[in-house]
Amino acid sequence: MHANPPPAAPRLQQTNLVEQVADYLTEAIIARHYAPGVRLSEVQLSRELGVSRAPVREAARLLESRGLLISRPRKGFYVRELIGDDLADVFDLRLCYERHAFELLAARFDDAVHTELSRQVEVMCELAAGSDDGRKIEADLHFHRLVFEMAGNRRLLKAFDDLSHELRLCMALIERTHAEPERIAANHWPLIEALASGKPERCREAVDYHIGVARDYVIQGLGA
Amino acid sequence: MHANPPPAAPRLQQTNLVEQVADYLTEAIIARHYAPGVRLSEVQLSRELGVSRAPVREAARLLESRGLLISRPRKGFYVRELIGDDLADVFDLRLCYERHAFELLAARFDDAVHTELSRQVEVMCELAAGSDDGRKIEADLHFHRLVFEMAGNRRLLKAFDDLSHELRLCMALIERTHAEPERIAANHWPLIEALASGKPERCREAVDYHIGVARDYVIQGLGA
DNA sequence: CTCACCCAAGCTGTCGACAGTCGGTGGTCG
DNA sequence: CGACCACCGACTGTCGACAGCTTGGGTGAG
Repeated sequence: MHANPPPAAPRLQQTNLVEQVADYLTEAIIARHYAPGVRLSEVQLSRELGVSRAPVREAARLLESRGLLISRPRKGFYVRELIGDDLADVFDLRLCYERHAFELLAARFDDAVHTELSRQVEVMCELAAGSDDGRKIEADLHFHRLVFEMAGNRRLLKAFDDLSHELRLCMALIERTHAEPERIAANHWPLIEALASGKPERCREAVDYHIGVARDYVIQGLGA
Repeated sequence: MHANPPPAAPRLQQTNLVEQVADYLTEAIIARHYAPGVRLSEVQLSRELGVSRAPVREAARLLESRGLLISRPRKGFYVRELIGDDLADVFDLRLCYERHAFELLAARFDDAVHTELSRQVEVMCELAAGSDDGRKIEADLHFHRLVFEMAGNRRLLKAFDDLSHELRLCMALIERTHAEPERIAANHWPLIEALASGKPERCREAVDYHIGVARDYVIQGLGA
């Protein structure tokens, strides 16, 4: 059932079990402790986590809505596997989101936005020297999340948050993540400059290039 | 608890209870049998439907992921109410989706696509004479769903399907739906023509106009 | 009359258990 | 020797029940 022995699964406590189980499962799937395509047994999971099946089922439904699990009736839940055009589709949808967010943000760009985004890129540059790939990915995603936050459309932000789980899954699938972290971090400066220019078409070009690089990197990383 | 007495809630049978409860709740919310903002009691719902609370809870989680319910820990589920910029945000996200779908479809437009879309608009024109507003809305949404289907990005299609539940909620909120159904149906011809032209900017203009009209219609209909 | 506190009712979060079903296994028959 | 069938174990779908929390009303003091 497991690709590796499951990670530390200590007894969860008290209430909010659904959220805790969901967090645990999310982490475990992103960390590939559960291989793509494998079936997750509710009873086994509930035993391992020391909880009943009800919270496990609800957490699994949550993960399903986030695209990390797939349920087949009377069969159970399976870890989402990205096959065929799935990767391209995910990054194409991301492109759709980012284009819109940058267009919105460009229309309301000011010094505060500039400061906020610049600070985050600096954080990324600092992290680039370290060895914690997970943090680099999170910082990268956080930069983009900031853009969506400040773009002003909450529904769009929620859509991006949903997609980000799948993005994490995509990035977790490639072996070496962030091979050239300094360059990747620095690649975010042109996005800020494009925003500052106030020209929509320049934003679009910068976004298309930026997301295209990320997409090609992941798709090539999988050899797909 | 109810705005109106709840609709016919006959005993559901056998398995797939989650899906049945979800369908029932979706219909009931769209039909405004449950007013926006009201709290849905799990026990009361399970009594009315003659099922236990487990399927109700899972169905509610599903509806939450679709934006029709909102859960507050230890408080329960509340019917989503669209307040503030919610309507504008939803339609702005829809614009984001449609722009992308039309751009994708324009690149692979052919006679088959032309035939399929034209047939659907004809269906809409026929329905326009009738009095079933629900069907008109469904036919309208189905036209757009066809565009997403044929655009070729399954993830984008899933995102639109998720959003479509919220769109139905938006349209259900305005009193008079589809005041001029003939004109609204006919308004889809320019979209097909724009696709056929193969010019991305013309597609974008047509989509922006089309979605803008829909947005203004709903937002004005609410007097928001 | 007002306000704070207390209590009870109802609800959510969680649990263990039962029934129906699915997949695999072993045996049997052609 | 291969194919079909019956049995069996495991699992999902569903249910009823219990504990802790939340809420609203009632009561008493100030």
